[in-house]
Amino acid sequence: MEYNFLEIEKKWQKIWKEKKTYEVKISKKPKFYVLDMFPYPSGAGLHVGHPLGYIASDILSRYKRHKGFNVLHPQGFDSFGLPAEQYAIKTGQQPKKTTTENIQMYRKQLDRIGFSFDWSREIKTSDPSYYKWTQWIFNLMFNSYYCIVENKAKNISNLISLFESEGDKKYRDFLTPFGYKFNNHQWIEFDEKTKSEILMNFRIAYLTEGEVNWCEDLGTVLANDEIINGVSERGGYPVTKKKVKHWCLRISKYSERLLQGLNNIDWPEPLKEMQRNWIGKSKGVSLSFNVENSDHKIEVFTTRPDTIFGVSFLTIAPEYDEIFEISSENSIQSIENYINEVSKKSERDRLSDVKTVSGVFLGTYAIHPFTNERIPIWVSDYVLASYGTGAVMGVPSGDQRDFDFANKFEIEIPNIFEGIDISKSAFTDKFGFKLKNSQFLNGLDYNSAIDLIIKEVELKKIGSSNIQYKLRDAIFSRQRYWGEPIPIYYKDNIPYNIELDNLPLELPEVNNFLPTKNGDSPLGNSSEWAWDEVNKVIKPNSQIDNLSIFPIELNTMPGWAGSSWYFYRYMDPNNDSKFLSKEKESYWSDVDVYFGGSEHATGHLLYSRFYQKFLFDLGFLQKDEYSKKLVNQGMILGNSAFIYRKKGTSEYFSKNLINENDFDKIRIDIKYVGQGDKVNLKLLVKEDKDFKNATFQDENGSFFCSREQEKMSKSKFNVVNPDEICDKYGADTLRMYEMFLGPIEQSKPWDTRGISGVHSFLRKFWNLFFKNGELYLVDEEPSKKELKVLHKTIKKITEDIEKLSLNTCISSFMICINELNSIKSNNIQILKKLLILISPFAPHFAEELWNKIGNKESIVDEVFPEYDEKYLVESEKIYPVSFNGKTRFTVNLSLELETSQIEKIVLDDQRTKNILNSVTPKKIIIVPGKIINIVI
RNA sequence: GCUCGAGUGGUGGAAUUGGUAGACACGUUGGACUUAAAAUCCAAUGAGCAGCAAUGUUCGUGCGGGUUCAAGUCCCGCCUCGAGUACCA
Repeated sequence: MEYNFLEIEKKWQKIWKEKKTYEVKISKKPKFYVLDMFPYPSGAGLHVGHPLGYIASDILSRYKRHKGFNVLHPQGFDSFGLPAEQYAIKTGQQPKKTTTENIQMYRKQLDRIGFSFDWSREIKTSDPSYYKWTQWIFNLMFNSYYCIVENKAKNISNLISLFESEGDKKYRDFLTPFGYKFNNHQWIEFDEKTKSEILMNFRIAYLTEGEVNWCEDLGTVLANDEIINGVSERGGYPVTKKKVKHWCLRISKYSERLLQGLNNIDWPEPLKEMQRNWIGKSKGVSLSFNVENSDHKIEVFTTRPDTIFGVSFLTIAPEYDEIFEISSENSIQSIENYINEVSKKSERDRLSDVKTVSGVFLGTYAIHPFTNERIPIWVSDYVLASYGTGAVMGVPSGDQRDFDFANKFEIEIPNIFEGIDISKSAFTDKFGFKLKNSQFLNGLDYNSAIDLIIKEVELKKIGSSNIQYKLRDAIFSRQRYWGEPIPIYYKDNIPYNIELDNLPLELPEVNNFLPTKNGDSPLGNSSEWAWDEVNKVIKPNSQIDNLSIFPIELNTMPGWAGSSWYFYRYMDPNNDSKFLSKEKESYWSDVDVYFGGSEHATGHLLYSRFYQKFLFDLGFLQKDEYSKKLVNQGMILGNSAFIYRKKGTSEYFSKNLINENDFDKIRIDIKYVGQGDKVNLKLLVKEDKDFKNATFQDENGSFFCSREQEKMSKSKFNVVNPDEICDKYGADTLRMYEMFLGPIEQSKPWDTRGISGVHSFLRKFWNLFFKNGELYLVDEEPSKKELKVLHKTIKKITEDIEKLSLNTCISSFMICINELNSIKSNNIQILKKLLILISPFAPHFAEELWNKIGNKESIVDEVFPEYDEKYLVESEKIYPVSFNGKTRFTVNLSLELETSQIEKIVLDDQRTKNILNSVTPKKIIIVPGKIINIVI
């Protein structure tokens, strides 16, 4: 009987589908929820890197099922958003069409690998029945505010009644900067528009106008985490600042809770660290400086109030609100010019230009609160409007940026550090100094100075301790077509919700869905995008009458809107009246293990925690973190090929031999690279435009290329399609091989050479069952040796799966089969249990043999074997005998021997005598069951 | 610059958390089967030195120190690579 994997895999995939083997329901059993980050269907299809995490999660799911858990292991598609839309644009088709096709392709590829996904729970974020609830959550956010008393989100009606009964009392400090002040009577008198404007400052989802990250090539605004190194994460296009009216989510109110929550979840430490850095908490003091001859005050934030006597200037951000009010007449023109210049710079220019110091003097002075000295006020783009108060106190002796700034503009650099040289650079350490020139702080170190100055500042009422976070509110508007419409319409420019009963607000079909350079949303191309407030239906734009028919919001939601809560919908995917029933939530939540890449650390994984906490606050969810444990699978790296062309010539080399700058590095499509990495340039000439006009001197027409490991990607010509592997070796081999490559969380290069080892292991295992093409098994009491092999393997596999050390599982299987092979074991009692053990790894293989040995039912619900310690007990140990820590020989001894007996045996051993050469050992260390060490 | 992670044979990687470093696999070499090749099976395989040989012996987990009977594992100081972040006051 041959191991015909192609036939077997097809057969079992069909049976699983027909028998709904992997569909699950609420039951009496304990639940276990294994979640994968769902893919976005991009059009390039799957490569062998994608399934890595899915295979690991599938093994865990199947294992937990054998262990008696009711396992929820769902899958779906993140089908709204930029990747899906960019693909549609590139191929000139409607996103709806390409998305559907791409999902089908993904599904087909996934199905071939034999995952135990419950596809009856499949969700697609672009499906109206799903995004109905994404829109509903937006509405909740629109209708909520963050209550500073209870420290949680609450329905905004609570705030409204508060204003109605006592005015702005509780929120006065918060509202003053916006220029509002009212008592309860005034509130009631306010018109709709004013009320709306005031409430907008509180809503969790709010409309605002301000500087945003604008990406012209993508035609949309981007959130901070969607920008990497000053360019867009998708496509790498430049990003600039632009003033745009947009929706934001007030995630910043959750900074502290998002930070604290990290302590309660078992997520990888590096990932938590990334989130902590992103949230960026810092403790400091807010201080206000009076502006000379003016009522204005400038509030600065500093983490080093101890250096207050080193202040020699103040700097404000170019976007500072009151900038012109606090400038002198004569400076206004130059300040305007400066602001203009700065806003023209792209994000990338700003980043690459950190060294250049620029700024303009406002022509006015602030008064130092302790010395009453006049301090010049400057504007500079090294101060960020969005962090702290948008103004800093310049302490050139204690901060390198302030130092550079003072140097450039010849501002005084007072030294406040006793005995420290600050002629070359600032002194930024928090230890190793005593203050001088600092009045009452003189002679103090950092800690005592901080304590004293905070006391003084609070006494003088010029400031208070303060905590700042880097985390900004998340920009929620996208000027793109392929996303959830925002369920808002505008009546007199006041935004109103389209309520749950009328959701989903379906994405209209438009002929031209392309993004525009100027930021007009493609939804503006729809001729039917107006809301009939009375009849609650969509109407043609031509009927907008501003009485009952109003324009609908044109922006759509970002890609992460749908992915921030999808793991809940799997629990109750077809519920049309609720996003999730209480019953199903309390059974299935939360996620026991979540598999996904660490690249989502500051995007999806932070937003989803925010959504969780928000929905928790409103009582829709019972936990405030959704996933106990997260596993970051590493990337599988592709093997890219390069050759180098000497600049301006047609000379090609396999390496850049002389100077990197003299060569163009040219990526070669891996398909055209033959054995031994020999490049067939003749083929390349045909296929690659880089080579079209090249002439080659090489007489063979071939070159060797260089190789590099990098992320697998279609654009790098280094992808390997899992289908190829399935064709050649089968899905079970692919599954086991991907696990065998190394630890799940590590990045590792894809190398097909090793795959034959795994494949021949499966064949060896298979062959244990057969002789001359017939089943050939004995059913009798297994030998001691067989039992030992079996139980050793059960123990190792169980422990390693629990640890998610899946690579070592594969090794143990190999060892086990090698041992059974060497003792020619064909005992069905042993092999039967091994089939269950291996079924999470190679499910088709296990099902087939399970069936062949006479079982009618699927193997998936068989109880996972338990090991029995009694078969593992050793009576002897081969002790290593070492001298001064170096092993010289081994001796086989009974484990029952006393230490003194062991010592005697070892010392009497001729080999010991030879080595000791009649020297008396200083000490003999015997660790029973482990080691013998003789110290000479 | 700051934060985090990692450096083990020709390669991917093991090592019960301080106890025989290199499991398992790939690759390579030799052999068996075959007219031949593929497939399969068997053996060897960290490096060096000595020996016909069994074997003996030295060096070996990025580098330099330290703790310990014993260090890939713990401590101190460096180096290299990778990831994240970037004027955050």
